[in-house]
Amino acid sequence: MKLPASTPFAASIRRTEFREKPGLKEIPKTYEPATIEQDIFRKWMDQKVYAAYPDQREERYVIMMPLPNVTGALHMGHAMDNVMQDLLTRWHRMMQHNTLWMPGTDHAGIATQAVVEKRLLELEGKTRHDVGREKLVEKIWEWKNEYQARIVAQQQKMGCSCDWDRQRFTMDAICARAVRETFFRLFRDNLIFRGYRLINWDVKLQTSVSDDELYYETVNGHFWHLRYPIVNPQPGEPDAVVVATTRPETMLGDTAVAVHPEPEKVLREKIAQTQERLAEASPKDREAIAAELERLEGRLESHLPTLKKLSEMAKAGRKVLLPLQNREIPLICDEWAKPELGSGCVKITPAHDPNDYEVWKRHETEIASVNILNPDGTFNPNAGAYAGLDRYDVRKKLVQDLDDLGLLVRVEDREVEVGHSDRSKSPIEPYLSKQWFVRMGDVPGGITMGRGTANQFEADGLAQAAINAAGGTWKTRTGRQVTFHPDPVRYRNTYVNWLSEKRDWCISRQLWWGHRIPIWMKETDAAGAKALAEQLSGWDTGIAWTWISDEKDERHSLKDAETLPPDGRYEFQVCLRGEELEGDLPEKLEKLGFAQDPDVLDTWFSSALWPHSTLGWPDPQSARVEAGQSATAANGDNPDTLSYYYPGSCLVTGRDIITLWVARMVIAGLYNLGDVPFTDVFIHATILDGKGERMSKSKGNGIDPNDIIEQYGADALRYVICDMQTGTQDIRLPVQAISPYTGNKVDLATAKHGRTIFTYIDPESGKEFDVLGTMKDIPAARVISDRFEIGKFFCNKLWNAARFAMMRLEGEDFRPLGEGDLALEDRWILSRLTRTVAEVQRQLENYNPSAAINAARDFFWSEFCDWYLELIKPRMKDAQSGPVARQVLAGVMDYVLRLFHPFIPYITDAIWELLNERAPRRGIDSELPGAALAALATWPAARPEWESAELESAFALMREVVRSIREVRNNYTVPPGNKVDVSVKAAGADKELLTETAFHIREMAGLSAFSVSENAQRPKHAASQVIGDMEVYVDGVMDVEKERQRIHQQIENLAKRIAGMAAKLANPSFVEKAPADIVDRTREQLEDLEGQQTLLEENLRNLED
RNA sequence: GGGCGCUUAGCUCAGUUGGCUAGAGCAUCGGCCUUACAAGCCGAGGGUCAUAGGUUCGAGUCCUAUAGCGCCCA
Repeated sequence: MKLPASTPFAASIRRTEFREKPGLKEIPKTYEPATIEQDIFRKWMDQKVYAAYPDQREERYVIMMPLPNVTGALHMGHAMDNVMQDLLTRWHRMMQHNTLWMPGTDHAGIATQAVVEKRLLELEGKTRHDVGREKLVEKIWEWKNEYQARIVAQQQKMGCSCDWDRQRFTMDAICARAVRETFFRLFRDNLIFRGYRLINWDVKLQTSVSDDELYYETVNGHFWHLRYPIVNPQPGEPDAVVVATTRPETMLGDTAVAVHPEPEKVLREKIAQTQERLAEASPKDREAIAAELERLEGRLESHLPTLKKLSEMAKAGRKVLLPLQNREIPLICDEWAKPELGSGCVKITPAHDPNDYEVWKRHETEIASVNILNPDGTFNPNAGAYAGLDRYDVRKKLVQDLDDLGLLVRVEDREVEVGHSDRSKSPIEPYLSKQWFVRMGDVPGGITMGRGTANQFEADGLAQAAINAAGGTWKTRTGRQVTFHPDPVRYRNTYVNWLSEKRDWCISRQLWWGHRIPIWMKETDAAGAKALAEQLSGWDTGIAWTWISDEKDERHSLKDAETLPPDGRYEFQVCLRGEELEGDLPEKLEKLGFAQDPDVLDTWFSSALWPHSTLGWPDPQSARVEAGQSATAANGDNPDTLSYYYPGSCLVTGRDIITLWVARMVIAGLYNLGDVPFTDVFIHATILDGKGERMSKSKGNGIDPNDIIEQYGADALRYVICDMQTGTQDIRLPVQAISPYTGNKVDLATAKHGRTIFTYIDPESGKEFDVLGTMKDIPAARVISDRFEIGKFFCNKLWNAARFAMMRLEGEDFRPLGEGDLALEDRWILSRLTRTVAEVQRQLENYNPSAAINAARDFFWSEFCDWYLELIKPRMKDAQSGPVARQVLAGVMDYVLRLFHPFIPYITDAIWELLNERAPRRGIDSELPGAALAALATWPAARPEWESAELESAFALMREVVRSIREVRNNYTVPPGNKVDVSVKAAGADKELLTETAFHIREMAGLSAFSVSENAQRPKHAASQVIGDMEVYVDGVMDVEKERQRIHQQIENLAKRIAGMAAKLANPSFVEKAPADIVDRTREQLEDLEGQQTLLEENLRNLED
């Protein structure tokens, strides 16, 4: 791994200021991330803090990075994903678990090929066919290399501590071998098959695209009503049927017209349902439903008689004449035809419509299926006179021709949902073609999962196995199952619902970029099949597995070749196990007339294997890794990576990927290894922009993490990301563009758009800028978010607390401190510290980074900085109490840095280095283990013996008194330099606590005198405050009128609460039914408040004297 | 069309099994350049918890409906 050279600027500051122990007053007053980040990162790299090797440790933690694809650079969503993973990784690494975070990138088949093809066309005006397969793949590799480097650089800037020596790419040899092996096994087990399916055809890219790669757009279209004549109509029969379609050109491929078998029953049912709805409808909806009812009832007369007739005719096997094609096609009965809609009849085009395809499957013996489309979107010879024309030209001409023939009944305007390919943005065509599938459904007799492993088990089918593995009672043989976090129910449902459909997974893609399908095929007749089977019969089935597929996609083994029906056509499918095994077999196959399938596999096929392919599956001993990478094989006593790191621990991802990827990884892991790839799935929030739209670079509302790092620092980025990850809630992150004209921030949620949706008008200059940076003539603007200031502020605070400490620590030594050595405030901060450590741990375990970082923040800022540091200032200069204070200071800093390290690693490691110089030995009661880097330090453990509830309440009281004095000071605008006298009237425990902390109260509230006694009297010119049953008198600041108003206001507030509580207690059912402790507490409170009220009223009276 | 989720202060979000005066950060207002920090310190103001019903002694929290928004699936 090569790192860019450190900048001269950064280097100069560091070397002189931090390395050579300068007078530490020279630590900059503000934290400058740019001056330390590269240096710290280099240290992590040099010391390989990230590197994972199998060893003898039982505790291990494995995260497989959701591989970003190499289509483009990373955005904020990836930043969230990566920061969460680094947080978990660093946390577990500090807990001394053997921790592996496996990084890598995905080849992303269609997406990457599409961007490269697009660029090829834009820059050179060429298509992929012009340059050829080899050349195009070469260009894609260039693209991949460029973007992979960019992605890695981005991740490293964020501070990602993944194992950079194990970085993978889904087309690396190690992954390719796993792909070939998995394909072979699935094929052999008859879980991969080839069949006709209606797929989504991208005419522009000439490939199938999956349902996941579609988006729908509403366009203004038409509804064409076409008339098909009945063949030989008998008297009393209609002479034609009318069908309606939004895609009239598909009629050339019609093979039937359907009518419902029982139109009357359905229509009457619909009417009954509508009557019911009308009865329950709100007044607003009533009118529309009544109209609908009227329409349906009208159809009983207008349509039903004809439909009944047609239904009879269909049952009698009558036909209609398909216009233009002059082909007789059957009238059939099928429930897909809706008697309540349109004419009640529907045309059936099995090869080009998903619903019609289903109809065809039900009537396969009665009707045919005709494909009229060429892969490029023109029509094929089956379209008769229209062959060779583009699909949209066919539509125009055909509509005209039908109109000329008088067969166009009418045309309606209608909004149509048209599916588009996400990759080429062009309308997709449903298209019947032969594709490869993974069988997801249940298989009679079941299937074997993890064959040959210790975890082998039987399942009904692939999808069912993955359903069982998530959160039910079933567990794998190692006792594992998959659970979702932080909400275990919600996303498990998403996962299970999707898998429950058990839809076969289409894995072939008509692309050139990806893993080639390892199948060689040849078609032949029965005699040829017999001969071919003989020639293949001696082949090693462990390397080459053959299925013979007949016209109905039924499979036969080589042995059955003898008995194949003689008049069929047969397709031989030979799968070769893997490049390193197959030798000259491909050549032999080609000599026999076989050709390899030109298609490649769906990207998700290789991604599904990611959690085990990267570890060397199927054989880590012989797995080939790229140059310079860590080996996967066993080493001495230490096991290989696969047996040590599989199954892994946690998958961190966004919810959009649950079905696409998580489910498939579980399936692949169970099938190949008999165990789940991870036990936890952490679903983090999706980041939205200020308008609530999902953030993405391509939308122009995306933020480049690098821009944030430049502006605010990597830790600020990470801090805010952790702070945002609160639960399952999506997060709005309002974004601003930096105007290229003024340099000011422009809020994109409110700014006006320019000529396109990617350009905005700068409100100050009135000029247009571009947030995508792709418009040639319009200046580009960087997109940032000032939300990240929070992180910057925090880092600065941490930096300055460290600065405070460093200015005072110098060669501190360690000696074990007992309770008697510690000052009150020392014991207090340690109590708070141990509670915080426990809380951070708890929240991290709960997958709640926001709660974790805020617990740490509140401790650090509101307790350690605001109180503890202030309290020990006087001791710092004191020869007697100074050393203990400094030792505790260094010890607590040590904890704080370690506690924050997984969240904000750069600054904590930078300060850690300073602390190592100033206080190399540190600890409270025992010496803490040292570490050269915070990244390698031990995660803080809670020390329950440090907890003291009494001390904490003493401090709470003390802080309350200080706060009330400050409030008075502020109220009467007493300048901070002016000291005031305070006396407190308090008794019992309160009096003791205040006496004990009197010194602190004087310091923190700026007092010249402070006294506590049971019978303190309010001095004549003192303002008073009531806290519980204590009274605080601040002398010499009072303004009678102001004080009167203030007390009056307080009495009023109190009166409201007292009234509320008294009413509660006066309610007999509250006293009877509410739990006793609630009632008691309410009573006590009421007494307390009434006491306060009495005191305030007294004070008010005294004022008037 | 089906499913899931969201709506709490000007903004972004917390708010555990229903029970102290609904919290935080940012923003706002007032006062402070106090030798760690003005990216800071000390105070203050600001909420009919989307709306309407219901259950309950008690609802931000549970139930039903409505409105608006988002996501997934068809």
